[in-house]
Amino acid sequence: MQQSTLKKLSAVLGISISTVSRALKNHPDIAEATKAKVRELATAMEYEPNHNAVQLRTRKSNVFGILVPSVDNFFYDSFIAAVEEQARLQGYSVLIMQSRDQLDVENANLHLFRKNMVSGVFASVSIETEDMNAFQKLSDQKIPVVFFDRVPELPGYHKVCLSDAKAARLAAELIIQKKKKKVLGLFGHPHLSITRMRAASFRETLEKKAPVPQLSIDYPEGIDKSREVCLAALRSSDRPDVVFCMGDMILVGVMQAIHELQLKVPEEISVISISNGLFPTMYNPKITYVETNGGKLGKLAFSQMMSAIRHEPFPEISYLEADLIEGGSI
Amino acid sequence: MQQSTLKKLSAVLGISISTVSRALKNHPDIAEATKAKVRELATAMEYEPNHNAVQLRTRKSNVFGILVPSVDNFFYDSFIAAVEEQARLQGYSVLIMQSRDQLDVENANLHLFRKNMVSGVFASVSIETEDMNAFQKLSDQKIPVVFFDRVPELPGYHKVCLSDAKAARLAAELIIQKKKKKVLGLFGHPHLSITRMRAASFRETLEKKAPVPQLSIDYPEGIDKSREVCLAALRSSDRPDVVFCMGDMILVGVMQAIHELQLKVPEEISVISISNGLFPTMYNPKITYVETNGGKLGKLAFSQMMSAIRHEPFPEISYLEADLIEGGSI
DNA sequence: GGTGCGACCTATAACGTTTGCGGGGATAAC
DNA sequence: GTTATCCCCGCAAACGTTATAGGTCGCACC
Repeated sequence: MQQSTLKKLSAVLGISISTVSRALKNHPDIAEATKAKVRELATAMEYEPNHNAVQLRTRKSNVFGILVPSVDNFFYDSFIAAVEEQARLQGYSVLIMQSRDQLDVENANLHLFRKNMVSGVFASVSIETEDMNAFQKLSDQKIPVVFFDRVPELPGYHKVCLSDAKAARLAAELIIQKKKKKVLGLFGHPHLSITRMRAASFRETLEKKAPVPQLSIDYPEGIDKSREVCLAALRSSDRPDVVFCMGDMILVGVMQAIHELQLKVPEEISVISISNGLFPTMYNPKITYVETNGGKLGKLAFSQMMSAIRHEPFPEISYLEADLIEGGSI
Repeated sequence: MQQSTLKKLSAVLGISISTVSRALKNHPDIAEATKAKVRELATAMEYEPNHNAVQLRTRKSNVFGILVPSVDNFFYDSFIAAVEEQARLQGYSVLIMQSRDQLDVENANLHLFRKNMVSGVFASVSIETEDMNAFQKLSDQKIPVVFFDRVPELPGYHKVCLSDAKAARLAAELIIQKKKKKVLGLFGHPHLSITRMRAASFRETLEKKAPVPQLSIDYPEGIDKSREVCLAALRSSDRPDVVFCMGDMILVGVMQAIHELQLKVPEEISVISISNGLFPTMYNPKITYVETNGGKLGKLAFSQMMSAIRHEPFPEISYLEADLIEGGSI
């Protein structure tokens, strides 16, 4: 047995295709009696409208695109999971693409989104992204775009962000409060606004409020690089007494370095991180961190998207609050 | 400017739509000169065939469905990432759905796959899955299904698996070799074949080869449950001298328990795990584990899928080798 | 000058929907 | 009995492709 179609339903009932179509859409032109009959048969024959035909006809797809640098990452995962769930509840599907932080892949993906006529796009831009042309094309086609996490710094785009400045500030303030003297701050790729905002806020807080802030900052990439940078710092003559990690992967590298040197946390070295939640709880003692919750961000982004689709007004930027979760690492 | 279509191209060139269509497909009926002109204009006007129209016409979609219990999980992530990448290289897209281990959601998702006329489905079944009817429906529609990780135990389905038996055996053998006396084995949901195979092989290896195997087995679910179970065992009068963890989440729970009791690894308690790779390296000392690589499994699954699509013969089950990665935890 | 053939192109009918418009029949109004 | 008014419903044309089944032309052949 093949898919059942409007045509087949209409043949069985002896009424026209258009009547069947309208009946299923609860069109006022159709008599209640016929609607009932149609609906009954439709469920009996397991009728499902053909997506492609509908989209071809109506030129809209009920599919959202999500563009992330990489999908194997706790933060993006929880974001995606949240969006996907919300979307499903509202009858949408989700198309996930990875830019792998390469501009050409990113553009190819955005192109695919256009081709598939997605109803909207959630995007976290790649490291290489310089201009917004590719995204602009989407907007030109009235496809709403909501940026998250890694967002463009220009105005005119909708974005949902962790409050990066606040997250970094919270960490810095705790460092001050704990009277740490020499700080090593490790951040991600300096090209990303998220990095710049966190770094700026972190530095500013320390420099303004701390009595004797000795701060060095680096931008390692990935676990291994973070491990090396941290190892070098910890081996130097006057090693830092606290390390701040901008994200989970950096934290993992830092902890590997600390383990390698068999340093005691927090007695010999303190650690504080920004994280999505799981990793800091894996260490002993648990790492004190500022939480950035991908799932919550996903829900926020989705609600913004729905506002955009319904043409309701909503703020250009929304922030998600940041909370400090105390472990025992500082 | 809207999408350019065959019709527009044909209008500009003054030739018929069908000629344009065939020219772009390199049909032998079309003169080389015309082909050249058409191709030129097509790239100039950025022509892209309309997905929906093509699919409506040809009844195939070039989209693969991936069904996993949950997307925020390192193992599935790397699997998905691998499949997605391969798919993209071959001009396919990927539709990802989460069953959240609920049967109704799983069925709804499979239904969506059918509706979207996916070219194939990769599936890791949910805990609740009892029968294969929903999957059978796909096969009936000639949609190939490749199961991975959590696979049905019945014959007649294509599946790619980690060699679960071997992975568990490797761990058990190391335990024997290290002359451990009292073993605590922690496994996942007993309803899943992956769990049963690992547990059976683990138990069998220990019982057959070990001189004095004292083995207790439990099936905790999630981090917290694992932590509790492990905590209870470690507090008992004759505590185990080694804990085996079937997966990453169990490992995290176990390590939390060990940290809580401030036990020294491996002096006071040994740990060994099956893992996708990252987590065991986060501890100090690093955890010894048998590697199960989601990325490799993804590639394997994809190649099986392509064979199925091309109607090439391929084995019903393929296994991915398991390797022991030594840490210092046993 | 038919006939046949190859090379090239077009017309047309689908695929399954949605939708503007028009029409038939019944009832009410005059 | 004619006209207006509703309420239902059907016709047919799209949406952008692909595929089948023709054309049309020029040229060679006996």
